[in-house]
Amino acid sequence: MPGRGNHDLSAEAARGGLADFKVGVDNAIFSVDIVLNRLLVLLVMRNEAPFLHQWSLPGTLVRHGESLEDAAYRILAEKIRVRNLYLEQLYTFGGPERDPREALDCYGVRYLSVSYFALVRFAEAELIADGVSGIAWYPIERVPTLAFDHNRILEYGYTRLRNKLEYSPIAFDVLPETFTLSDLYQLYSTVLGENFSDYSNFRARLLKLGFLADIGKKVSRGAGRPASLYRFDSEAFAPFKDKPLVFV
Amino acid sequence: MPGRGNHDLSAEAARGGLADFKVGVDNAIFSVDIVLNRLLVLLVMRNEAPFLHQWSLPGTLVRHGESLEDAAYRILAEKIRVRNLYLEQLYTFGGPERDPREALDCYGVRYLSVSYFALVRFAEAELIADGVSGIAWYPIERVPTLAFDHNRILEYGYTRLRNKLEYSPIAFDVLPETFTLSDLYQLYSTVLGENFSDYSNFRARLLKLGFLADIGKKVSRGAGRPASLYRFDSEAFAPFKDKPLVFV
DNA sequence: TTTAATTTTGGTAGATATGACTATATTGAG
DNA sequence: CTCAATATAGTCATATCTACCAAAATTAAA
Repeated sequence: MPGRGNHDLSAEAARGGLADFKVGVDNAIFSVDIVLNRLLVLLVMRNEAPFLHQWSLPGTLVRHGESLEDAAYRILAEKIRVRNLYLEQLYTFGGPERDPREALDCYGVRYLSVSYFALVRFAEAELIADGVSGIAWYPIERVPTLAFDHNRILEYGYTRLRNKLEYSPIAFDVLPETFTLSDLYQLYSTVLGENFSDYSNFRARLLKLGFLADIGKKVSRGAGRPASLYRFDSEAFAPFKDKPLVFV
Repeated sequence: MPGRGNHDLSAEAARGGLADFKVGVDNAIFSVDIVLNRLLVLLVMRNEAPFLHQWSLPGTLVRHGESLEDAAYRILAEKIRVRNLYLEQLYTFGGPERDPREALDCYGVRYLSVSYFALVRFAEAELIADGVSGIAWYPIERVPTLAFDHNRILEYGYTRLRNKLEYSPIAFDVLPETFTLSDLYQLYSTVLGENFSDYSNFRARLLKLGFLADIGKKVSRGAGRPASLYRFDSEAFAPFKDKPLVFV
């Protein structure tokens, strides 16, 4: 396999040639409305071709000197004001013909999408409707057909969210500093479905693990017995850090 | 922040401008030598700048009309002849300054690496020493300093391999059609370490799951009682397909 | 040929975890 | 005060994990 150094373009072209890429970052941004028990995903309406006026995941093209993660954070910062979040890279979609812009000039530029997955704290997330023709939190089950291959990206992100929630402490990145066990259960059952675990067993299991610290205060929210407030003790969590983590 | 719609290029450039990318695919190709109990990774010696004569993961730049996965398979096919393997996308590394070639022309092209992780059947993997100045299976614990950020990619792939092995049936992609429970245990303990499980318990657990079919034959290899031969029953495995799968 | 070593196989018993379910405590509302 | 709502704290049968142990079937050595 020669080339790829002092390559001359005509020889490259004869073998197919190296593709030039624009690299986009698209974010599957999730949020959980604990009050209404809904899992939400952030969609924006495109205001340019292709897919003009269609809903899509918020995305951007990567700029000079900008890392992929920088770009992912920039998208977030442009769309919502939020202080607490979890973000990680999801997958890279890069087949030819995934973006109709590629067809415009033959053997021209390719578009590649590095997708990121984010979970943000719903209560403090303020949408910025700025320069887009629409922006909205969509309940996951009511997401329409999206631009490009974004439905596929979203599907991938949704799977990751469920898996990640079960096996790593991302929930505590989007819960307030102190929270009740009900809050925690609401979050889990909204994402994973009611039948992932009985509330009582969920409580017992989480408490036994020992990284939820009772801060000694209680809150009363409407009727019922007041709930104890807990905080996530990251030091006590440390032993679990290198636990089961797998990939689809 | 607006933009990315009707953007004019001068304005983009003022804010940094869009980067142009070459996209490379780098493979972390693993193999397990069951006889010598070693986990191996495939390295090639670079025969061009940058990092001339340094070991690296096998990689290539993506060509016109070629999907990322196509490129990953092409790398594999160029380096080893193998019929049975498992391959999946790993992670995309794309920070600026990860490739010294970027520095050559200021604000020029960026190099992005989409990494893939592969596991191949050692017994049938035939290396192709063709057009490279070196190619070798390295025991994972003796890997030297590699070109670019390839040590980091490899580390990432190694983690993925261990997690994936525990929670999905990739082992059966690199075992022969029929195998003994010892073969299976050797594979697991070589990758995960001896102390991941007692042999007897490993046996019991795997057999109870019910997707290992005893084909009724036995093999005797040296001393000791002959072992039963099993095959992986993918139909019986189906119910486990959507089981715990998480991500680092 | 007898004995020992090796390897596969098939367990057991105790601890631990899981899942369905029940009971008690503390509050707000009427 | 009583009741509905909610948080908390269990029980108990069952499944699973873990650390062992012993028999069976073969080869290697004495």
